[in-house]
Amino acid sequence: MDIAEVARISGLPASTLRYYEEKGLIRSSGRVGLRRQFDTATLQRLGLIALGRRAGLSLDQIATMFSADGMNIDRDLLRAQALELDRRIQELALMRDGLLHAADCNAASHFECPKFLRLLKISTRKPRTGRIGKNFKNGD
Amino acid sequence: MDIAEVARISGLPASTLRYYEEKGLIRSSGRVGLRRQFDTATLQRLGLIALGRRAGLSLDQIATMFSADGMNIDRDLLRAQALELDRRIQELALMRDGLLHAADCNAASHFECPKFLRLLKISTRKPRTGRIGKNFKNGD
DNA sequence: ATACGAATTCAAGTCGACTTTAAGTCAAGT
DNA sequence: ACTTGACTTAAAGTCGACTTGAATTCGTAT
Repeated sequence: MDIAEVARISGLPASTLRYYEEKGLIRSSGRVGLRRQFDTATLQRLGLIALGRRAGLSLDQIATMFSADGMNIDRDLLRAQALELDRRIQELALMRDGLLHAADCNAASHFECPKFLRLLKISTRKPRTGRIGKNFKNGD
Repeated sequence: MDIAEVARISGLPASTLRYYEEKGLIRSSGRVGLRRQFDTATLQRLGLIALGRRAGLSLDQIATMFSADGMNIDRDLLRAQALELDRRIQELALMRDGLLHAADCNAASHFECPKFLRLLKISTRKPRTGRIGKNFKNGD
């Protein structure tokens, strides 16, 4: 498969695939002339990368989840990431409820509503270590 | 209150407060010489901004949620954001389950497991309009 | 009145994940 | 053989949210 086909199937631009290769997230199986060739495992790998990205992991974090040998995955790290993600989910749920409450609460100012104030307190707490999701665009 | 005190209480660096003012997210009540003075409402406003940021809104989105007059909030926008956030939560929950499954599934390759493959399909779908959370650091 | 530390402005730098551009290479079709 | 269009590289640019640096201005304590 050449880069164009991987791009077509995965929906990612060729530039991104080259960038991922540069970062060590995928590998080309060889070249025909200068042109990279990929095998189908790359598509699965890209799926996994997409999964990680959507879960809010950075490319570097995803890279460390692939163990050196190729297709295996660091299971402990995976579990840790799932836990981290779960914490984030709990937090977002709180935010969602807070936003909904703020939309419906008919106190003239939200700052008179104890529910809302409690929420503000939570949102003012420093975020935990690490970044959260980044850089998703709509590329339709 | 001068900028140093707002910084101390909110935990935000003065540079960020100036940046927020420049973006129109907060306002200083006046100056003493060159120095900005803030009132306590600013602290609440900063809480609201933190809330929005944690919910994954951009500064621009947050800015539009404050209506022109000052302390009121666009309730429809709030509801819309809550819905968007809820969609994101559903998605993240799926990702979390996927990560956990990937960690525990003992198929040598995850790509033989139908559960996992279904998840990959989902994560490969293009993200919806708009960005998701960004740029949270741990500034302890 | 003078020094000092804190605040100010404006421009430029940073970070991650890409994208874009310019200039060059090459496989394949005619 | 020659053209063409897809591919290549390296470097630079983009975006959002800040941060940093340099030069400057002031309020306050002495």
